[in-house]
Amino acid sequence: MSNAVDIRTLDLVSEEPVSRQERKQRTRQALLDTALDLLADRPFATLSLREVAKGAGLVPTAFYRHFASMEELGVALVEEATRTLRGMMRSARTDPDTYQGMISASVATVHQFVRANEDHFRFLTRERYGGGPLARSIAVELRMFSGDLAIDLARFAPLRAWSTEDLHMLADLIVSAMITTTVELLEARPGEDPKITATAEKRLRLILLGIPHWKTN
Amino acid sequence: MSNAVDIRTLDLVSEEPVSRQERKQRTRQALLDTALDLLADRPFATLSLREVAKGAGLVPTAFYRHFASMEELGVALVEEATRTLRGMMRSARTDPDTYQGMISASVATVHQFVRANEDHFRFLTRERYGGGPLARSIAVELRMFSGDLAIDLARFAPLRAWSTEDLHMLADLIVSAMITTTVELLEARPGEDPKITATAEKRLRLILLGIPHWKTN
DNA sequence: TGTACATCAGTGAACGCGCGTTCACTGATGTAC
DNA sequence: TGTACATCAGTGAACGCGCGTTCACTGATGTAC
Repeated sequence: MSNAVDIRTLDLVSEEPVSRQERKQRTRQALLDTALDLLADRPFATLSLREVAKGAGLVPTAFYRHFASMEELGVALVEEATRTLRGMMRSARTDPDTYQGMISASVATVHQFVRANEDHFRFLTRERYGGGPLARSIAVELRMFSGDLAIDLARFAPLRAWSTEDLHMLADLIVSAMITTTVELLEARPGEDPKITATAEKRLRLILLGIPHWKTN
Repeated sequence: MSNAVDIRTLDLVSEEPVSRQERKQRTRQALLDTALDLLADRPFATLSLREVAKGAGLVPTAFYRHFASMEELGVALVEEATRTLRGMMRSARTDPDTYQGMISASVATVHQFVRANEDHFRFLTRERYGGGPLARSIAVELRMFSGDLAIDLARFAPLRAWSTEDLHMLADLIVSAMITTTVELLEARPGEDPKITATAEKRLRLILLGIPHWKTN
């Protein structure tokens, strides 16, 4: 976030009046953006308050005007990133009527959201298993995600007879496959996207192929 | 590793002669064990050389007699943990002849190995997405794991006609499901194991159900 | 077997550095009259 | 509209602490004769 300072400088120059409140909000966002930027290749636990403040163009002590601690900033980051995740969920809900339609639409949505919000998805997938309080709240969010998907799946005709438990199992499996795809996209070299999305579609197709043959009990 | 010092004290008292070489090896192992212990709830990047040395009953500078840096210790930990992983792979290879037999045997093997080596599996799943050089070497190991599985799968009659690419897709899907199970086991509260393994078996069963209906091309 | 020397795992003092946090402060923005 | 005071985001000095790393050392183990 080497441009955080520039943004604030521009503010001083700009014509429109900027309230103290708005300024504070922007500084807060600069802190969040800086942190997310630094997290590109390191776990959250290695970030220091001082480097985040510095990256946002602030003296260390000014950090406390916005967050009581780095952990509090971490919680704010989880909220920001999960907002993106929920946005993706909402987008993916435009219910097509065929399996194949649903599969390619879902994979396309994941692809689009991951590419447009790499920082958020990298943060989520990295901290999910990182231990600590962030991991726990991300896990809760993913479980909600999976639960919502289970509810959506229940509306499909071939799944009407399935038990809640089995629907959750299926939803978890799909979410796992999508997370694998997300990580593959984040680690991809340029140009590999088509191959990754094609594999992602195959994985989903294979999972869904088993559905008609599942023995409900 | 509060008992690392005790072990060394016992050595001094024990009857059998202990060579300098053997002593060094034990101290090295104490450093690895201490690190693994400290990693129970934190990422590797937050470990300090000083606390690992202290935990092993050593003065900080003695650390350098065994590893040139913390990163080198990390590499040794990856090697140790992946040795466990390969052991699991080998165990899981006792080829039963039915799908159901294969499924329950595989899940039982994973369950057994995870429970017997929680530290190793927690380390691997946590650092896999943690960024940095450890993540990369763990990723390589998992890809090897998945590749071996693809080769094993190719021997199954219903999969003989599958393309290499599709076999890899299937193997990745199975490995993903197993990793999900591993993480669930590591996060489980006491007594939840049967539920987790039952779900794991269902997931595998659903995946395999689709196989006969896959359109090879 | 006994002696003299070499090896080397572990010691302890010292270093400069970045850390989180405290505190009194500054000066622009906001508000009351 | 103009003045006097309040608010508060950001400053800068200072603190004690744990960090990685250096260096010269010690003394038990190992080796050569």
